[in-house]
Amino acid sequence: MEKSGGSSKGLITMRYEKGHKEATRKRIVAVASKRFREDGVAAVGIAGLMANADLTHGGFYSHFASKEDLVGDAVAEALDDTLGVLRTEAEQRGGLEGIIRAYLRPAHRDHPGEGCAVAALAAELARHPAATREALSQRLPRFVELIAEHLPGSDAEARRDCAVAIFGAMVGTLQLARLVSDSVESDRVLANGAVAARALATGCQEHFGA
Amino acid sequence: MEKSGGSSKGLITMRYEKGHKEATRKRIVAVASKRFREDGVAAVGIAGLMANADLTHGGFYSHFASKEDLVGDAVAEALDDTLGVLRTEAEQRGGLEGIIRAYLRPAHRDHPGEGCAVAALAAELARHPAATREALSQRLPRFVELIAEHLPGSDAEARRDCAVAIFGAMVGTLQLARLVSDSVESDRVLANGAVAARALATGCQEHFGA
DNA sequence: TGTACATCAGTGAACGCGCGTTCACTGATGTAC
DNA sequence: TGTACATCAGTGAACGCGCGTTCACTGATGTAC
Repeated sequence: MEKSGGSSKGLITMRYEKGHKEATRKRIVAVASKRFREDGVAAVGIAGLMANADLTHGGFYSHFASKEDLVGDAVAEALDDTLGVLRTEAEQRGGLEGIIRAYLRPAHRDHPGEGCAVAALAAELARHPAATREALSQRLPRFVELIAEHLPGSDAEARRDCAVAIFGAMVGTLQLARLVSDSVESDRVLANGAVAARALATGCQEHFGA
Repeated sequence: MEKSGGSSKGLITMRYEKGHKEATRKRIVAVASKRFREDGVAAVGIAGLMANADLTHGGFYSHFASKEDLVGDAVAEALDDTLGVLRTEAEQRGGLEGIIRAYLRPAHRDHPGEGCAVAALAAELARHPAATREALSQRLPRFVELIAEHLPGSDAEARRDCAVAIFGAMVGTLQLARLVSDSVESDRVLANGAVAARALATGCQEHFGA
């Protein structure tokens, strides 16, 4: 993939090489995905977003039909990223324990832009159109399944129910930790959430079994 | 407190009776408290808010220094209301069980405007100025204490830690329930959250004790 | 008793601003002849 | 080889709109003389 040079075949010195537009689109989505999680969807404007991607705002609508259209894509990417991270943590570290530590670690609290979109945007997305929420609706079960896979016991339904509760507990705990300004206290909120998640996992069949 | 009549002493036929302005202010705060929880702070404008309170927008700044000023008051009122409701539920019904049922009931999920401001606004408020978050910071410990009061065991610190985890679990569960569009599934999310909260309460000393 | 004035909650026009969105344009390309 | 043209990602001025905020004003009151 030469950057510049001769003009044989014309592809190398093309102003926009093949796949350029798709790459630009992905760059916009990546920037949006981060900024929406950091500042909320409503607080992020198209012009600023495009500037973050080293573009001017006018070109936005050759990539997306509307801001709402971008929101769906950005949320989808954010959730897929988080799912990937959690899956990796579960595989490389100790199963559910890896997920819990990754989700409730102080770095996740401190960098919402790289973190879980559910914790960052749940309440706001609940007020967006159904078409936008679809990106989230499709992926919520994957979070639940990922957790359920690593729960003990033979009753799959109990594992699923327990996984929902654990995920809810982690989401709420992370949000509480972000609201507490004192860092020592906030760390403790995270630690308590982790203890709770482990306790729920251990008692999965006992509490959620039929 | 006559509404109209003679003019002896002049107070009765005053255009604005004593306490009128304070009553108007309270009306604005009450409307804001509800609408912020329903639609988010960013999505609610001053003009619409004042119209909801049967006023025109111009008078807003004789009551509040800024929109941000109102946000603090509205959040404080919302939290105090919710604290009062949960306290009553705990006293009149069965302690923690009353709190869990009140917090995770479908009506709470379906009417965020009358519900917990933490669940409705946590992520958004985390991005507001520290002065605004102060209203929330002061009240979070009261939620924790209220729950801790109704937990079993002699270790007060364990009860506090457990209460934080239970509150986080309830907040996150309510938000997940609001994201799930299918009502049967959403009801199940709430039920699972309640099971989890009870399980955490029962194992309070075991899991959070020193 | 009657007139002039201070008070003050609420009104509504107006302010600058940033939003999402549109559109005529730019300029570097490959293709046609 | 040289000229004319189509393509198209990205540009930037402009659109109407609603935002938070300001301010001169209204009108009903109580008070002063």
